Amino acid sequence: MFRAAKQNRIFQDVVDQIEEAILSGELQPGETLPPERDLKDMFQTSRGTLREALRVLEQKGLIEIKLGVGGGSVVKAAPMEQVCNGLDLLIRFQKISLNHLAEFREDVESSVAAIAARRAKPNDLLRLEALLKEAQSFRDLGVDYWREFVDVDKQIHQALAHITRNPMYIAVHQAVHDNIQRYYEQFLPWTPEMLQENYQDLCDIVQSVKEGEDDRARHQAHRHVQRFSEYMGSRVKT
Amino acid sequence: MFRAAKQNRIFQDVVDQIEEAILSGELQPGETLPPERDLKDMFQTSRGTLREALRVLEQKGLIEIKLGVGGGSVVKAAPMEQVCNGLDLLIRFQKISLNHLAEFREDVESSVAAIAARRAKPNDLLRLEALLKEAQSFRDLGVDYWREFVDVDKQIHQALAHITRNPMYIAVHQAVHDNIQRYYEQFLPWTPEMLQENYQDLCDIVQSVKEGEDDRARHQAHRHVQRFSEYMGSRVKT
DNA sequence: GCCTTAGTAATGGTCGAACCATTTCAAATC
DNA sequence: GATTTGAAATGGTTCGACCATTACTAAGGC
Repeated sequence: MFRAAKQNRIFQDVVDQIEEAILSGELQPGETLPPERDLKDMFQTSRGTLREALRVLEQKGLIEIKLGVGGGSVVKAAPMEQVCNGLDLLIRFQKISLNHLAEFREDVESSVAAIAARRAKPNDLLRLEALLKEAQSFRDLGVDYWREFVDVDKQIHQALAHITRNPMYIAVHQAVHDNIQRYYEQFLPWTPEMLQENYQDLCDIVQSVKEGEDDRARHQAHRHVQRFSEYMGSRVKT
Repeated sequence: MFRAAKQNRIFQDVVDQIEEAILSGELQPGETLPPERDLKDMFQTSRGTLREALRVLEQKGLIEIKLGVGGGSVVKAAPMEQVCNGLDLLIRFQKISLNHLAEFREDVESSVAAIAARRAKPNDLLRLEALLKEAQSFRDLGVDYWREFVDVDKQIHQALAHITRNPMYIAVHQAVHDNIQRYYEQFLPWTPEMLQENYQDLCDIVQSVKEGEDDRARHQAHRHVQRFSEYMGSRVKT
């Protein structure tokens, strides 16, 4: 299954081989690798070195290590969180400010909305309208339910990303959204007016998508996200 | 300096403590951590466990481990590459098609050009014009120098990304560009006409940036990238 | 017969001590 | 003064043992 390891840094060679096996599809997501004690024999290395390699793969988001009987290194579906983690680190390292992230998000959401308007199929529209109805009910319940409202809002944006059928947008959108939402929840004080405004925004966007008006959807999404940024603007340092 | 480690996964606790020390500025970039044999005592753990923690931090891009006397774990400046690595992994893992990537790139480059048009300073314009002059000379040298031309093209796009002063765009742009360029070099047969077309595109974009015409820059960049996609379109499967 | 419980084995997590490989630096030698 | 050589520091690797968690199974009690 694997050839013996070499190089100065043996664990790196092990990482490369397993990564290659995963990326090439030789190892399918969900599959479990042999136990450490067997792997160490296959690679003809020590358990410590092998474990360093597994640690790296785990950090890369390619495998998940589970304890106990039947545990082991399970190949994960998609290393999406790696991008999220990377962004998170950059933000905390203060290499990226919220304003930077918000600006980027404005463009991503705009593009997503525009593409969605061009590609939405009947099924997609049904899904969007169902989510819209949900949002409406949470809006009617008032600010006490702003968490639920925000969650639906997130689902609508996610749905739009999926309508593009472009994994690149889905992934980038999710990474940005997850990282920025954390701050929104922390700082934003919701008012009934904001709830109403945002609900109206979502209605407008969905309407434009329904009518295939890509440019209108683009501008509406841009304004929608920009509104969020402005809410935050007065509360967060540049 | 550090407190003793606990938790189920001790190495994770070590990772968290060191990461916290770095992100809080307690450990400055360039600083060298104590040798493994000392750290292991500080954390009251074994060297193997400590090394697993260092492997994770290294993979996260927070430290760099150097060999030999005076070596050790050096705190790195910025884990920017992590976002690139993450995207890179995602692209290879999810087998994102060239068309998906190209579509995404069209929007990124468009946004970058538009923002650059709004933010470019005199210094930036000088840099762009110098690069443009370089591109012109390689164009005049003919198709034998397409590699050099493509390299300048890349530098111009990178320069535009930097003009946005938004690290998000810089990182995403670089990740996308690196991944897509691999295909271009592999498939594209360059002709003098293409060289000329692309040079003209670049001139137009720079001109728009110079005049602060963000919308025009956006559309020109979009068409520029789209042209590449079309070149590829007849050669790569959807 | 079914549920609970205790035990057992598989598997990752940790430990400690030793040795190897690389690098730096200083002392010895020419 | 330049070169060589060797010692020490430091990360890289190995081995063997033991601990902790988990899933499964068999024993026991109702």
